[in-house]
Amino acid sequence: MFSQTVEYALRAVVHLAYIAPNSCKTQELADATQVPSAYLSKVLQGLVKATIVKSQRGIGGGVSLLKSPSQLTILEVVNAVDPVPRITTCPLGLASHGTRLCPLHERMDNAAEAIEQQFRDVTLAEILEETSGSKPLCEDPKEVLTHLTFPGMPSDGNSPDGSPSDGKPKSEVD
Amino acid sequence: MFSQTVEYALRAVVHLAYIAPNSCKTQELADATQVPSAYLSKVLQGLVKATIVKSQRGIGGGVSLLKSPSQLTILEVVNAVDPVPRITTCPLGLASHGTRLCPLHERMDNAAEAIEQQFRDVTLAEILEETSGSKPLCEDPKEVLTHLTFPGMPSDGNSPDGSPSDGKPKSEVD
DNA sequence: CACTAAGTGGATGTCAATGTCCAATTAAGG
DNA sequence: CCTTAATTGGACATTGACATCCACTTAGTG
Repeated sequence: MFSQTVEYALRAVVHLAYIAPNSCKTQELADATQVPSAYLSKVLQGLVKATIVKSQRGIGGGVSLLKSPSQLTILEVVNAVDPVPRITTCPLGLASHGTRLCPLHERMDNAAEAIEQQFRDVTLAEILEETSGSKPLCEDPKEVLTHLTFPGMPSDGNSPDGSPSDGKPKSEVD
Repeated sequence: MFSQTVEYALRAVVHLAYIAPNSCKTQELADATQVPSAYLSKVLQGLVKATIVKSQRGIGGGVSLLKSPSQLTILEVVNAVDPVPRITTCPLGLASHGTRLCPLHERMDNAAEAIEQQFRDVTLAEILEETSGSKPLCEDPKEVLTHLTFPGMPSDGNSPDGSPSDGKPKSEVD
């Protein structure tokens, strides 16, 4: 239903928001999220293009979130790497269905719309804040950081935190 | 989002219900629905296994619906050929997420569930009856048959209609 | 029983999604 | 300026979904 690419992209942004909000090397991200690192770098490029994350080359470089988790929806991430394919024209090319889809394809597109809606309704922040189940991607709840600041966050300018790879708590991801 | 296989299977059952309720050769079905006939025969085998359609070899053979359109949901057809993949276990294999998914994967599975729900809610009959838009799969509304009988229909035993390929009204499908 | 019309099953081919590898580029630090 | 650390971009490999082909089986008809 959802591509690997989408799964990987979501793991990445969740990990960035949850564990490594300042910056994270692609390799660390890959280890933590169990994504092939070479492929992850491709996926991340999609997120960079969509200005969801920014990347920095060289020593001390890595990737980091550009938006506050409360301002970032799942749908934005999905659309950045592998948009939900909506049915806008008749798959059979029937001219008479140009203006309005036939009942079958209308229903199918309704389902696609339902997916979009589900994703539009969920922000990264909601995922981070959920306390009812296990922690996102993480094996051990103890490793969790809380009360972090993000570039786009209210009540705080971009924190000029120079130290990129903070003391990472050997995050094992899920 | 949805596989070609699902698209093809749905086209097939809609055409069977709408145009050729008694019986239809796979070649005719393929032409009408613009599906590669050799591949359609594979897809149909899935529907046969799921007892959604039955097939008959030899002269006068073909495939036909086993259920009344009002008793057949989109979901049944989808599940027969390419089930909606639900997320039941942690994709990262984290032991601590065994009993309950983490917030991320819970949301993703919610989306999959939403799809299932959409499909569960729609019967073939609803698609056939919809009058607001264009006719399902068909270019020309004039070609539509109405008031047909099906094996599982109430108030009617299985009609022993011997003539399989009825006078087909050169159905051009969408 | 022979002939023809249909579906069935298996082997095979094709292509886009996924995944790998490596040289080039960029940035920091001495 | 040189070395090291990191992303970027492009070429290449792998895999599974999609599709094709054909020999076999089944069924009706004369």
